[in-house]
Amino acid sequence: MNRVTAGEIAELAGVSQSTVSRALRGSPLVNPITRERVLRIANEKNYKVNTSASRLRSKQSRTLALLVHDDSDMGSDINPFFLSMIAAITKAAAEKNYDILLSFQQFSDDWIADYESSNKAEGVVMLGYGGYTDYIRKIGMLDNAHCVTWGPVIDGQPGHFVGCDNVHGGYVATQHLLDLGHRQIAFIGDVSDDCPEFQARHAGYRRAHEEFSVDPNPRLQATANPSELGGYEAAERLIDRDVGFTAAFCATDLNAIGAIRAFRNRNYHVPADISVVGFDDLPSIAYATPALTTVRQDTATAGDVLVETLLDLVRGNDVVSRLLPPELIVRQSSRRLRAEDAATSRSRPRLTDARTA
Amino acid sequence: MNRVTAGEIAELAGVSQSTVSRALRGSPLVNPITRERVLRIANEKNYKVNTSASRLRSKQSRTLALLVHDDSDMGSDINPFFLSMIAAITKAAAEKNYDILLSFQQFSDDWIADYESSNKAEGVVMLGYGGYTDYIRKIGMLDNAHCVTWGPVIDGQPGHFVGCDNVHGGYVATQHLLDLGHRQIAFIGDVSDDCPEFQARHAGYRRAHEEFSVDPNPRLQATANPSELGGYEAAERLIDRDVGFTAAFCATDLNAIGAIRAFRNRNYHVPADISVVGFDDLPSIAYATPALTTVRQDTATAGDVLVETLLDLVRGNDVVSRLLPPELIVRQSSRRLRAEDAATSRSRPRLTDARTA
DNA sequence: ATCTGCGATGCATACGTTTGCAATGGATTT
DNA sequence: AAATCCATTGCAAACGTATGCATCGCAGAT
Repeated sequence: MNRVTAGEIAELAGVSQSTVSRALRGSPLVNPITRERVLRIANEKNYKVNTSASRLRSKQSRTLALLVHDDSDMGSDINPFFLSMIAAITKAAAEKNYDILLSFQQFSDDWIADYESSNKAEGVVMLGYGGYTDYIRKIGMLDNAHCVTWGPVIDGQPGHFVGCDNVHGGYVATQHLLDLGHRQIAFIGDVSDDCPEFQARHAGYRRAHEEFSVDPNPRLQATANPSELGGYEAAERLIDRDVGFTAAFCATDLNAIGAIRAFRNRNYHVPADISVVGFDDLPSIAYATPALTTVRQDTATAGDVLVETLLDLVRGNDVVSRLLPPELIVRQSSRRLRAEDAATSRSRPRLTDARTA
Repeated sequence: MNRVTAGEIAELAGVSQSTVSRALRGSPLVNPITRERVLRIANEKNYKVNTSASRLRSKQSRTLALLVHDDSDMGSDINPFFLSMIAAITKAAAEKNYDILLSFQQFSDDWIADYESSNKAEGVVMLGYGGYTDYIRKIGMLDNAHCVTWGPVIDGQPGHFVGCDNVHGGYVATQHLLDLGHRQIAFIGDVSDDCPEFQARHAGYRRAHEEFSVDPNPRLQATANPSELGGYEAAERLIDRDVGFTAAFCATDLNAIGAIRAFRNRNYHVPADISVVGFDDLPSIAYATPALTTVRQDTATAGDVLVETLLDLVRGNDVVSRLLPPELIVRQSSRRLRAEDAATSRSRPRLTDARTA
């Protein structure tokens, strides 16, 4: 396609190829007038630096790899939250003149090393591996590799991570519900060791309770995998336990959507009977019915920080894992507890639907 | 990172660097026994071909660029359908040993040429430019460039396109509703010239009507931009027009979700009062309430065909634009028209909710 | 025994850039 | 006037691979 080389531009400009290279890269060594001429001619001839040659010589690829965990085998869809993250990371990289090499894969030990040693990329951002503790250990062993993972930040954990401050997120969500007068607040989400992120959100849930001197009822905790279906089933179990509750904090927006559907099926209205708070702020969640109160993870800054951190790592700087503060977004799915409900400490179906009468 | 070169492997194996190169690329020129030895040693030493050098010499990048239209400036979210497409394209490329370079950008005339002339990528897949007729013209002018766009396939249109057979999709969706006995079927979606894809879906809608010898009421067509909100507003307008209808075909799943919300607000139940069919089969749409009947675009084969077509183009083969057949997925949002509704030719709110009484 | 052919390998070059070093010339200093 | 310096430029050597061509040895043909 592009047959024109720096040498040809040099000839046209009456300088050496070295000068052309320097002019294009903005070296202070070249005279402004010369630079001007070179740039003009290069532009006229539609010259583009051959990146292969450039990379070979400079040993820099100006490229980052983005590895997105692919669990499509497991039937679960790719979380739509990821699209937002992928876009944010790509844009953040573009701002720093880095390209993004995208890959959907299962984690493999040498994938990261491969990408670096083949000079395809200078580093790797990993997405969607938050729940995989065993993989995290492997990552930790790759100290020499340049790799930053979006996921849970755990003290003393090897490797480099950037993640949402899930404890704080769980805290503000629960605090919000407590502020509204709720005292029986369910928690829907997986708190097993496999999911440190959700454990953290649950920790925030407990911290808020402590601060309000409320003992959370352990029977109000329902395990759910992060999907919509998981939320639906957990909510059903919760209702079946027949422990009263007036609010639910869900570890995921999808969980929340599922839970709301289950509540509605059992004739509990949200937020009239049960207040619900989610987590993630999925793109279209504001248009759900009712619009979901949730905890937003700001993907734009997340992308910035991930790229920034990775580039620091590449440059050989010291890097610390970082937590990003999430933000509570109050919408229509949470509301102040009504007096009568507070009195009975119990939410009951409001039989307002004729079909149930 | 990777200091070991083909030359060093050669030395260890007691052969020349040429032989190492040939052995690794599976050339028939090298003796199987030698190849074996070279491969073993290369593996031991964790040798990886330096792609920069390889690309420079061979003039092939084994990389495709994926340009996703970024309209985040316009406030609209990136369609979640795209995530599925991005994943599909990336996987399809990976199967053919191609890497994907991802970019979210506004369209720019020279972006494509840039990527090729800089040897960053051998071709470009474009996503999300379906609605941009003016850009399509520009693309057409880039005959020399290797570029395939996911979008509307229009007869005689310059450039190379792969898209869903929207006419057929609109047809099967509408046929399904007609089969169920519906005769007043609304169409929600943008039929302006800006959106050839939605025009095509509308054309399928009309063709189905013709086949059933039904005249579609033009007042049952409501323009909506592709978002959830667009569907909501269009549905409201539709109801306000006070023309009876018992079903709605929405140009987009998001439109459908919005429309269902609007219907529910006005106390029309889906599917009891109004059947709704969407388009796209978004990942989580099966879990909506009610589960949406929709037209699925199979992203996996779409990705395959896009990559296949682009690689054909790169190889210099003749390429034709291709249409992919969509598939009707029947779920809970569509149902057979009840006799009384058919009689009145009119859907009325069923006042089953006590609060509205 | 000489020749031909072929399978297997090595030699050497080119891909287009970046960059350390040397060179040039004019200006400033001593 | 000689010496020094600085700004600007050119020279030439890499970077690590792929590949056309030459080479070599051996088997089969004549």
